[in-house]
Amino acid sequence: MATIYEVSKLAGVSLATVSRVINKNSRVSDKTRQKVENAMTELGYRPNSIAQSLASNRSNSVGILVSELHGPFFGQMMAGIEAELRAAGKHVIITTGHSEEDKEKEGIEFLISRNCDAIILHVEAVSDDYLTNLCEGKTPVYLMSRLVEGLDDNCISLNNELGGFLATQAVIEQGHSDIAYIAGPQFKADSKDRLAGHLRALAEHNIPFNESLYFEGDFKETGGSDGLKHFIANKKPFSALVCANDEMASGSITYAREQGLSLPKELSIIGFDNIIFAKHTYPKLTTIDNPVNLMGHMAAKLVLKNVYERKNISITHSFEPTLITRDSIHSIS
Amino acid sequence: MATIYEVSKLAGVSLATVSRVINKNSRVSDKTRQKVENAMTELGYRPNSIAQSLASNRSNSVGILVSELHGPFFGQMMAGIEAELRAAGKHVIITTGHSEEDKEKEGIEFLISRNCDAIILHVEAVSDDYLTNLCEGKTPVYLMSRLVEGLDDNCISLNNELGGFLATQAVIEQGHSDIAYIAGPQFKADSKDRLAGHLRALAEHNIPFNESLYFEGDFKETGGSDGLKHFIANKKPFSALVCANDEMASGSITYAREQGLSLPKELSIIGFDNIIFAKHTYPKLTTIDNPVNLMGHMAAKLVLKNVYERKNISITHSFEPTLITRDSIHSIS
DNA sequence: TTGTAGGCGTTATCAG
DNA sequence: CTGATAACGCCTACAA
Repeated sequence: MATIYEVSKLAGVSLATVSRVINKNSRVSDKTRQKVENAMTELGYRPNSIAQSLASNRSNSVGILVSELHGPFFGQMMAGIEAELRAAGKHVIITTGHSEEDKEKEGIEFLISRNCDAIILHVEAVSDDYLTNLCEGKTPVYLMSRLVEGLDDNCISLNNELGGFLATQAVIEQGHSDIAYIAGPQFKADSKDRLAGHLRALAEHNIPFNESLYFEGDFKETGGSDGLKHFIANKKPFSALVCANDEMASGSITYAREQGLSLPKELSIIGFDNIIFAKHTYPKLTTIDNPVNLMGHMAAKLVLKNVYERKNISITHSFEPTLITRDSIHSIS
Repeated sequence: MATIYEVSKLAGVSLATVSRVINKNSRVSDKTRQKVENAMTELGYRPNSIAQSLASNRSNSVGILVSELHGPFFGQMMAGIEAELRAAGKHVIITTGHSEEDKEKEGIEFLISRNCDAIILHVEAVSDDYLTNLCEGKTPVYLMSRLVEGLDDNCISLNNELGGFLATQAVIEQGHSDIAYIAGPQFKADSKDRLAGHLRALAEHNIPFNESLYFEGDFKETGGSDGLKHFIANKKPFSALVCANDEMASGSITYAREQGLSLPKELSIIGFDNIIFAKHTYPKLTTIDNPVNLMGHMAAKLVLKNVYERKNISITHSFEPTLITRDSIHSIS
């Protein structure tokens, strides 16, 4: 591979000048610029990004930590981030935390040791204190789908409480009052907030919360089936089921059908996230839209603005969920 | 951040010695090793990976190009690759090609210019010739889910022809002989091979191929619904529908239901890939398992073995699909 | 086993 | 506007 040195020799200029035309910032006369550019194409020169990084103390890479690489939720998120960053010539280094504290920390260490210019995290197991402390470090840290007090400017989050409220309200408005709820793991902030929204909707409609219609799931299909099984075993009647995410809703739909329930007539179900498959369940799942893809774009814009000093980018830190009405809620007016 | 120089000073040894203990290869006496390690922890030293890369001409990063970051298929694939590589201390740089020739080429250029030690590609639009030529280059190239003649050693592929055969055979064995087929985009090698398998199954059972029961879809839900709509409009009767992937199968299930068909009684459907959601459609989708996650692991092992010179790794280049029987095929014996 | 010194390919700070 | 030249932090013969 040709180096900057060979280019400078062929063009008959100094290293510094070549560097200048590469980086387009400082002024170079048109004539010399031409000479240099000709030399570059002639040699098929391509800057060595590693050397650039070392000298400039910029790796032009941003680290991303997600819980899982698979799964519709993270896919959308990564797609948003990558598209935005890639267009800016930055690249993404992706790793996983599997929602476990140790692995999340290890992943973060890994990204930092990789000299990322910034890291975007979707962490669930790690504490707020840890994150606050992490933000003191040299590497800028941005948080997805999580709002940590005092770090507001580094967070891109969804109003999960509102989403939780909307979901339960949607079901109440169709006449339901015996409402079961399958929550996500309560160590996750999202899950807690969604539950809080559920409780508020209940309260605002004077429906008492019933412990036996509550189940903590795992955000996966199994959580949905286990939860529904639990409720059915409980014998306490209910006509609607609110799930804290679509995967669990899907799991409970499958299980409900295995139990011979006719959906949505005998059981109304609502999910959360609006993952791509939600419109292909049967009945089509009514759910709460979670604009993760947009949020991914926004997180990327945030680092573009703060870390790479792009101007004229306006940032939205908080996103609002919306109700997506499909066929899985039965009206019992 | 502390540098190797400061460590060497604190430990009272030379730069070279510190470097040696970092890289664990060449021999260092236990005593000096201790001194150095103490100094490192005392300073909280962490090697600068950029500088290491520049000096050693190794970036310890491998580039991955997938069509999309979202989607169950690529998720599983990336998860496999990342898990394996991460465990080896390597990191992955991920970018997308969107199944378009220009974007795929651009993505590849991007990864190469990032000094990846190797790249793992899942490309669909780019030609075999281009790939053959690419492999002449300095950066080692590995191909996922694609078999290019002459590049066999760099490919990890699925026997798609067999898969296509298995799918159609499964349906034939249940007594079907009027079989519609929704193919994937025929510029993709996978799609072609799956179709070839379908044709072979038909031929082996003396079922003539009927042009009006063939439709080329897009591998997405819309392909499934569009295809089924097309067949229904055609009026040519059929009792089974073979889809070249699960997304299309899912789309056609949804559309079938919208048309009031009772599944699987009035229409048997089989998919391909066994994506995670396949078991949550209704009826549960019978499909062909595509071990992408395993294949991802294997691709990573291949680069570990060839590029990072790990020994004792045995490689399987070709994977076999298997039939996953669920509930979407009705027997009309 | 350990140390010395040159180099990896750029950027950046000075002069000129 | 252009050219020397010193970093950047580490690796690796080559010597000792």
